[in-house]
Amino acid sequence: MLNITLPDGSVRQVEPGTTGYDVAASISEGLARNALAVKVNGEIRDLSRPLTQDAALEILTWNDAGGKQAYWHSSAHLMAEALEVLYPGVKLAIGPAIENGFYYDVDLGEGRTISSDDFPAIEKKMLELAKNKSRFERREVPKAEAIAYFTQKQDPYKLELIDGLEDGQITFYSQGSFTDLCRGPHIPDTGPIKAAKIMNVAGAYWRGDEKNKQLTRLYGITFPKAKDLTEYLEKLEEAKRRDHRKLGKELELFAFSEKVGAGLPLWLPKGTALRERLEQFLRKAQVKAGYQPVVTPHIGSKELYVTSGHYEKYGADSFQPIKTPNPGEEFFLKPMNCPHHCEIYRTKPRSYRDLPVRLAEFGTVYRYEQSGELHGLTRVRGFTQDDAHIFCRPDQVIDEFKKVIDLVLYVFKALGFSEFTAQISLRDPANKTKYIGSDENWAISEQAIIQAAAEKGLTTVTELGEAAFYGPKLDFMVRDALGRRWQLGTVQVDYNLPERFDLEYVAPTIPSSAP
RNA sequence: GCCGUUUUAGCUCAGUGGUAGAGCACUUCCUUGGUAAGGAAGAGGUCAUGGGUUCAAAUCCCAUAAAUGGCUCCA
Repeated sequence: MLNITLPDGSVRQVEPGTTGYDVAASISEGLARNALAVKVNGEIRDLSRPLTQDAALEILTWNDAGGKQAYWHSSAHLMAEALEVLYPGVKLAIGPAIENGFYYDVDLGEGRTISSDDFPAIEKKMLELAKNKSRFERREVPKAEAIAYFTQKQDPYKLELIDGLEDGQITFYSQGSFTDLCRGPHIPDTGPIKAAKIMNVAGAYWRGDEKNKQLTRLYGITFPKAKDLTEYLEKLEEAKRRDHRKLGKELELFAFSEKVGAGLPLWLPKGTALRERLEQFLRKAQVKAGYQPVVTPHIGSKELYVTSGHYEKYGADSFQPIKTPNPGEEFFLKPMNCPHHCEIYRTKPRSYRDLPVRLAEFGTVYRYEQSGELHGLTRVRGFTQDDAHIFCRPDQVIDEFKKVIDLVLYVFKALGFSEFTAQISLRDPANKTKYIGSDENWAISEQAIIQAAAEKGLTTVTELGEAAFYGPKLDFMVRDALGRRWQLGTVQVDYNLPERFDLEYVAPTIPSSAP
């Protein structure tokens, strides 16, 4: 007999081979009816998978994130099935569940496109197929057979995926006449999918690499009740009404002009009043926290950025230098304030007693963001950072870092940002060439951030490969009205700039707090 | 930068080959003691820009720009 521990702590004894569904049914008929998947020792699985050992078990329904995940992932398969019917020969890449719904990346083949006019037909076909209540059948497949299947189906994307999988780890899922390479898990059958909406279509690179072929990504969402879909769509409409771009125009806060240039906002009188009020509030908080306000120019000589390393990293992809009547003299619009602040630090000898030196500036910076990236006021080519640099001794790093976290949290609270994610952004250990600086300093910096965040009791997520090229960060991510995530604050540790700028007293450290 | 979509009056949009339309806003006048009030008249548009096809283009084609949904990027 197996011991199955339920979320309430009770333990049930079941025969090996009992499925998650059996357990749900033994608890209540309603639970069995609503069960979508099961979580076994933290891993989400099909309800139909037999239990083989003692486990902590949780029945997942629509009310669980994991249940929705299985449901939407299954919906992605359903959409793929509909696409195969409507667009014969379509090649499928990947189709995961996402926060709100799912998507599937597909290759329609030369000359074929999908537009929003085609959505209703796809939705209709999905619901039609869902009504069959086709079971999602899981099957373990030997690698050779998997290759044979997709070779016959002429699906290069699945073959590439299989190539990266180990024999014995490959599973297929089938529902109706549709079979897909898939790790799962899935809901028992397509029956619970009662409402479907294709949300939009967009391009997406195969495997997220812009050198690869661009596929068609179809976003969709499904619900167990038609009413849920209606409510979801209403919520989206409501969010659109709160979009800062719409409000900015209606309330006359800011505007853009093609003549001024893309991504270069014009602050209108009302917006400026708002902005100045915010600056006053922030400045007050900074002064109280021991920061000294400074002001630096909007441009800096090329030398400055060669020294900082930004020229090498971004020089070619950013605004190009400003020339002067003096041959060879070049200035850059400043893309960040750090180098300027380093030079302020250098203006006089610093005693260890002077540290930490905290410099703060509302520094306007200019970055040549890719044209496709511009977005309202959240991604622009000219913007003002609430930026500060702290020059401190190694033994002060953790403490200073914690103080910056306090300041960020204070500001977030005052401004009503109650929902945010603290993200520890570390370097990608598999791709060290993207970064500068020694392994040792990276290790120290990363450890400092992890420790400081832990000591402040922050709930964090850790992302590899999200660090800046010169150092790890603690990023504060917030959501806009449309649910999109943006980095609003960032605290960074940088051992490189002090070395590059020969800053003395002892190797200082620079965290920075950006907008 | 890449893929898709969009760009018509101040705003939100309709108009799909034959000399520009609506609602709101605006101007003037009238009505009305009341908080998105009613009526009348009126002004406002190189239909993003530049080419092309055509007897004729807002409408079809190409290029450019900007916006937008994603992707990639984000010092």
